[in-house]
Amino acid sequence: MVLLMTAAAASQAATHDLPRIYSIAELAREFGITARTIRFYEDEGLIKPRRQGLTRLYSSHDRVRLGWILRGKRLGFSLAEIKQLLDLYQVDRTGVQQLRELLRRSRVHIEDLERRRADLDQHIAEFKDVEAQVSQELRGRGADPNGD
Amino acid sequence: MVLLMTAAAASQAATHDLPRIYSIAELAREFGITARTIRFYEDEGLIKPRRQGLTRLYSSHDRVRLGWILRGKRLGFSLAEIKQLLDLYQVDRTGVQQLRELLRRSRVHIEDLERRRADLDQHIAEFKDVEAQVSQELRGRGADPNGD
DNA sequence: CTTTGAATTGACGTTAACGTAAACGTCAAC
DNA sequence: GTTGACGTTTACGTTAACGTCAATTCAAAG
Repeated sequence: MVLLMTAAAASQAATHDLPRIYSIAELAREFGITARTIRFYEDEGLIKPRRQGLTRLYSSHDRVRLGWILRGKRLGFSLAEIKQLLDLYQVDRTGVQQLRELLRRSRVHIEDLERRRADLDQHIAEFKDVEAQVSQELRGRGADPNGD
Repeated sequence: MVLLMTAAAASQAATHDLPRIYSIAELAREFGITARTIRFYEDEGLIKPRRQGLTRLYSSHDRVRLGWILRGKRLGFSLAEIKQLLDLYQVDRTGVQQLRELLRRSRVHIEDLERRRADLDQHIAEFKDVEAQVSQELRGRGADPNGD
């Protein structure tokens, strides 16, 4: 029976995914980033994995969090903004005032996101327009737009 | 009768908006950026306004282009990517091969944009969830979520 | 004619988000 | 016992996207 194993060994041990532990390299591979990046996010206070000595051990919660961070990045948010948003989730929710504040900030953020969505939809519409026009032009020349 | 005027003077002259000319400061104000930024975009080949001597004169076409650039930025694209997308619109459309290539790239880009939209929708959904839960919690405590 | 104010071109500074390299520890395998 | 894969820290390098400042030019106003 194994009591202590390397992160790499642990990652092989359990196929079910609930109380899983991930090594830094594993997460890096999965998300297509480098270990350096993950450590950098930790320096910036975006994640704090458990430690076994010096070695970082990531829980599935950490993994979800990392995925969330990267999605934020794809949406164009800075790490500082992402940190604020993550902190938003984890503030003290005991007092009514805190709850109101959380609600307010959530709404503000939702508005921001919806503005972005409007921008994005407009962008998409324009490119679809280009697509349609070019397809039309190709058909007009007797060429199949979907041919090679 | 005025034959030559400064950009500032020209911007005051015509209230109708079709063949309008804009100064760099005017565009900067309108879009909430600095003149430095606009000149930087020019250095990067994103816009090239007319010149009257050394002074830059922006057409309404330039203005639209600038707006497009900034929307791209809000969506998280780098200037290099934005440049490529702008160039996409302006390639040679005479040959069938060029048209096919344009069509292909447009479609690729549209797919990218739609992936972003999926990310964004997921983000929005999560925050709406937070909003709903917090509202619920507030109501549970006998507080009005929309009160102050 | 002098001042003012908006425009210009360099040139260097800055911040964010990592990359890269050095120097080291640790464990399993050969 | 050394090799190799993986982990660590420390520290300096890099790129993108501007900011900032200095030195000029140039037209309009007083």
